[in-house]
Amino acid sequence: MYNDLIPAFQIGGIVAAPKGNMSYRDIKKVVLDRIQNRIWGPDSLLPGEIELAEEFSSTRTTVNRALRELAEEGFLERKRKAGTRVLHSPARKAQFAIPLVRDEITDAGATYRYSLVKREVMPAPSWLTAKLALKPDREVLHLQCMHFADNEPFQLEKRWIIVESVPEVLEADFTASGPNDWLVQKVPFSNLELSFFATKADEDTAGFMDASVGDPIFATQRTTWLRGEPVTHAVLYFTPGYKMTTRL
Amino acid sequence: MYNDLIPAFQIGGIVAAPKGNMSYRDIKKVVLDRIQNRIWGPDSLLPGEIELAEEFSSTRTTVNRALRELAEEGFLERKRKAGTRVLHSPARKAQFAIPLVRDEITDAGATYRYSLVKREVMPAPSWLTAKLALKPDREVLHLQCMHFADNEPFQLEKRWIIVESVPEVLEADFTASGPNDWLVQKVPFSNLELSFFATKADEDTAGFMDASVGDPIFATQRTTWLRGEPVTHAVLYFTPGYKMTTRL
DNA sequence: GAGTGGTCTAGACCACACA
DNA sequence: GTGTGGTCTAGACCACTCG
Repeated sequence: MYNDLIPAFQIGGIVAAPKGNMSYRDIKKVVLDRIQNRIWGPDSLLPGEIELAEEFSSTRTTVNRALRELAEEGFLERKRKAGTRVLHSPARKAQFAIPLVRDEITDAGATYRYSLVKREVMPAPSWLTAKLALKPDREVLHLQCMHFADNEPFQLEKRWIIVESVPEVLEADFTASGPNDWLVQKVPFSNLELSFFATKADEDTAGFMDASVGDPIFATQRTTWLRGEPVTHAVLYFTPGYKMTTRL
Repeated sequence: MYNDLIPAFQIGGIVAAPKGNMSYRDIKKVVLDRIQNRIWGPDSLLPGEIELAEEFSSTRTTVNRALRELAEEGFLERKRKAGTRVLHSPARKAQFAIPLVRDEITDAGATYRYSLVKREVMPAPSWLTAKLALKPDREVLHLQCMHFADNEPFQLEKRWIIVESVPEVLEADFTASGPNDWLVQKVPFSNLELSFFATKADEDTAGFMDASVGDPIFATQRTTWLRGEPVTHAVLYFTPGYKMTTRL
């Protein structure tokens, strides 16, 4: 039954170490299989690295890498002196790439088109001042942009850029390409907060997207800081029916 | 300006390598800072590992670990023979933990309460048969559960479990604790697909949540396989206003 | 073919956490 | 104190991929 999983190391349904030397990948596979088959059940303590190195006729360095990666992936918990334990509920971690919209669209084989909807220099709205803990009366550049996939509306972007943090932004031309492109080029980012939520299309949004007022809209929100200073805040509204998916 | 970032290695605004030996963490910091300050700009080629090891008076092994991790984090691209390049657009990756609902609630300091709403053994609905590529006429256990935080509705869970894949599930008692707990205990998972999307509350959902019909609802969908066999499919509807957040 | 990263080895010292 | 993982070193061979 498990033969397709780890063919080489499978002996009568029990995971056995092969005779030859094993790579850290091999060791990961064997250890993971033992966890999944409850040979090392939840909360149980694994043998020490030295002992495992002997069993796998490998070195501690190699075993260490295997176990370290399994811990990073959320299967194990490692503590000095206490040893390595199997996590009770595998605290798996989902990983998402955060692509540029353009990449997301072209990677899907569609044609990308960009359009600047609105550009406005204004004092920071109070909610933004509060959210980013800005000093009062900061100036921001507010932009609204549409991103199209094969000429269908794909994403509406509402962005606020703190002028004080990147004064050059006032000179930038956003009619041909979006602020994200510019920011990626110009500002080395250092810190990011990312949120996902659902909202409903208001009249304005519905007008831009191919949507009716009240339609549920999947949206993400990104706030970026550079060395502690807030740089930009963006809300991205996706076309109705958009689904973000990942496998692991 | 950058002094608070890497105080020890900062000399007049230019990143310099210190005299003593550096850990792989130190090397990561220096390399990342050089990327962010465009000393090594987008698409540029980094020196080879040996050269860097000399600069940092370290070894290739240590430099290798630093660069490998920066590549995993989406800053660099590494190829044999071609060398190490700075990625043009930092393909940053967002990581989310995938906690059990209970943990999510108790970690937030709230009291968790569970309630089984519906339990039904039924033939697999056709959409599920199609989605999971089931053989025709499989039997599934369908469950609906509510998860409360401080007695406020937090999440509505609709789950389908393929009986053939885990026959014992028919004997399990889900009145006191949820199917997720049981599955985590019982079934070593091997493969997972995770989706996020927005939907709107129908009458049924609105009745369970503290919501009005038509309210936007943030939802996630999880499908789990065990060694290629579909085990369970779940859709989790969050209370209106729920926002999933991560920092990096 | 040749250069780069990928990985393994054998050994050492260190840092933390538990008793 | 003492045992475990965390990390570094110095050297070696291998594998991929570019020219």
